[in-house]
Amino acid sequence: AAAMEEPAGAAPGPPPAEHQREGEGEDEEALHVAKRRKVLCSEFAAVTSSDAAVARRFLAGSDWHLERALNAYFDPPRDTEAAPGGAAPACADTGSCIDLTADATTSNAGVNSENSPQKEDDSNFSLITWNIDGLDLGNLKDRARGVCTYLALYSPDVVFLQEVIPPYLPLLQMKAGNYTIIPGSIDEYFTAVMLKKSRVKLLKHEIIPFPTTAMKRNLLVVHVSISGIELCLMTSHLESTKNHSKERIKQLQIVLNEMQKESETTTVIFGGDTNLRDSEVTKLGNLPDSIKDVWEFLGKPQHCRYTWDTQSNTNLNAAYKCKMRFDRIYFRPAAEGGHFIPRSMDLIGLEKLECGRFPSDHWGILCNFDVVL
Amino acid sequence: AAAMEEPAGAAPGPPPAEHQREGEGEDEEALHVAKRRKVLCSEFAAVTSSDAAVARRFLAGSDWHLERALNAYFDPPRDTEAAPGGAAPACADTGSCIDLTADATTSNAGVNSENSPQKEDDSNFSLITWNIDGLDLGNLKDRARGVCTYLALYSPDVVFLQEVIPPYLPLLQMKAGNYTIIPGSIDEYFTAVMLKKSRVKLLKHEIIPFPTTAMKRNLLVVHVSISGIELCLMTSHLESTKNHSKERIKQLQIVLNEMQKESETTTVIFGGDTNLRDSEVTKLGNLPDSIKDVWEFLGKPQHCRYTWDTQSNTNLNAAYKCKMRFDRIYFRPAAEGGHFIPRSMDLIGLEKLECGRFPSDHWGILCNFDVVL
DNA sequence: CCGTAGTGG
DNA sequence: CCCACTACG
Ligand SMILES: [Mg+2]
Ligand SMILES: [Mg+2]
Repeated sequence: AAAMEEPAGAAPGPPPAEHQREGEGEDEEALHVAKRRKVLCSEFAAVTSSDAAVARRFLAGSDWHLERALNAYFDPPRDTEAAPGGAAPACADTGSCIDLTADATTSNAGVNSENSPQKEDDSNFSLITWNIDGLDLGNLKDRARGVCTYLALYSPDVVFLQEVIPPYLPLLQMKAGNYTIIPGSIDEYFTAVMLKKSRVKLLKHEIIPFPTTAMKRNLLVVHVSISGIELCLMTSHLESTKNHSKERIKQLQIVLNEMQKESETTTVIFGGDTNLRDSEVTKLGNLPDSIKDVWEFLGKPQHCRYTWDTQSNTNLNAAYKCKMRFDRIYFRPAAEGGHFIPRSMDLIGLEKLECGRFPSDHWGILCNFDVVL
Repeated sequence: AAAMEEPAGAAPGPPPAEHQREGEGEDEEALHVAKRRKVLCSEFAAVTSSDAAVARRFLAGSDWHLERALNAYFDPPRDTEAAPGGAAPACADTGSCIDLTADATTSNAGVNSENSPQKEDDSNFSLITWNIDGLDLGNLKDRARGVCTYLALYSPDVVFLQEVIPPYLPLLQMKAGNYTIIPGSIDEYFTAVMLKKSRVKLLKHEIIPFPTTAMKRNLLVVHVSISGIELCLMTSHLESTKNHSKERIKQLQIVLNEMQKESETTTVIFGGDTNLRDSEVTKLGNLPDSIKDVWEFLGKPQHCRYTWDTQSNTNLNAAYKCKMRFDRIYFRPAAEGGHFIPRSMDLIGLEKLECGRFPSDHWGILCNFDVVL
């Protein structure tokens, strides 16, 4: 019943406006209902390409629940709950033949987000990285649709996903058909890079193994060009849990080495679920001078510090309270000077879905860069 | 059946002679039976203040089991196993009213160890530190008597114990009445310092809390004078297990700070179960210049490197194999120059008792210092 | 996917 | 009281 209503407590909704460098304080915590609704309207309008009046009508008719309003807008009314394509396959045991697309609404492929709050021009580059927790099969279809709603809302140029599972891919293809999807593997769970077809051109990609991973982790490297500028994109899901600190540090070292190995003429952007504790970065001798942690570069903005928070995010049903900055973005500027300069960072996925759960146990990170020629 | 017989495998018996600085090699592993028996005789004679003939008679009559021979010498023959003071209290549930003294043999209080292998004069200072594993109630009475036998055998000037439990104290008082006992606490399990009444004079003692311990650990500090020289003694049982590394390092820092805070005119000796891994000492920045790890100071003698060894010591019934140097002795010399200089270090408690178990899962450390005026 | 406790090897 | 694993809050 509390789904997608006015945010309560420490979990603010999608950022009403892009956060700039720190210094504006914590005022977002005190947003008034009216401003909040205006934001919801603009988000709705962005996804649906409708105007403010339509947005307000659907939202008001859905008790100002964004996801419910979007469903009402996109889903044709039906008589029953039966899926149009027949019953869903009944083989949930292995998880290998889960059909997340069953009972799907109309495809959002090609949805245009001209009215998105994102800047959408050659001077901006936007990136989302998100561990979407595909290993948790609970409400996964609903949660995946929630992820896709956020992708449509922000329409980032590039998306890094972690913990994708095979049945997630067709759903992404259906709901985010305007992206080229490059998975880092096909087994169990893996990362994926998504490139907005209209703007990002795939040049090549490679997979760097982590030789001693016990969790089948690797580094996915994708070379692209955007507005004629070459860019090297990397994502990974470094070895999980505190206990695997040593392996995780080894993997981080591989990532940093790979970032430094790239041609100096290319900007390199890594984003992913690093599972890092700051002490581990220290132990490795800190980041090399050429590589910056974008969150630190932006002045450690507190509103997007913790990307995993069992207090604000109830997906794990955790009786304990713990928050960590697991998800991080690193960038190594091209030597010739700033083609891409980090400008803002925000968390996404902060809204509970109608099913009562968040899209993932991790928040996503939305990061904007200035592109200067 | 194999109790206290000729030592087999990697667990040599009590050191036949004090080990000096490293360099004499591993020849003790190849001791012949005859030499071994001679050593047992001298040990027996030391504890019982008897001569070689008596020693040989009791030892031969006990299949050369030292503990059995000592029991035969000290225990008056009895008709039954019934305790002289009546049945032992029947309240084993809480562990709080265990009577370790029930069925005890005659008191060894005042046993004089003039013939001990230890040097016993003003130019020597001897110290034992030992985690006696009071938390393991299995055969605890037998094991505690075994500990007391070793104390009587070596008659050290000072003893540091860890994992003492309340019912252990009366047994110590009975079997080692020639020592003043200073416990570090009275609850659950704790450390204790024992001072040989005939030589060591207690000046004062204090207990330094570890503010964030989750295991009720603290630092017990005892100021004494010996042969007219002031000495500061410290013992502790630092936070256990690998997981509690961070807390353990904090505690070690407190110990080192306390050692350095003592008057420069005083020698400070710390001994205890540190649970340390070398990497943790490194992490803290290594020991300050003024404080030496006695084992390192003596040239890292391999025969007394590992004080906890699940292979040689079967008390834990461990299916795994692991050895660690948990028990350590630190000393900070008085600034005016060496009143006390570490001379030798040996392990004790290496013999299986008749009950088939060792006195503790830890070996004890016997350390001798030269006293120079 | 936190920290702690408990188990078995 | 090692490590790896599970269960629980
Ligand atoms: Mg996860
Ligand atoms: Mg112990």
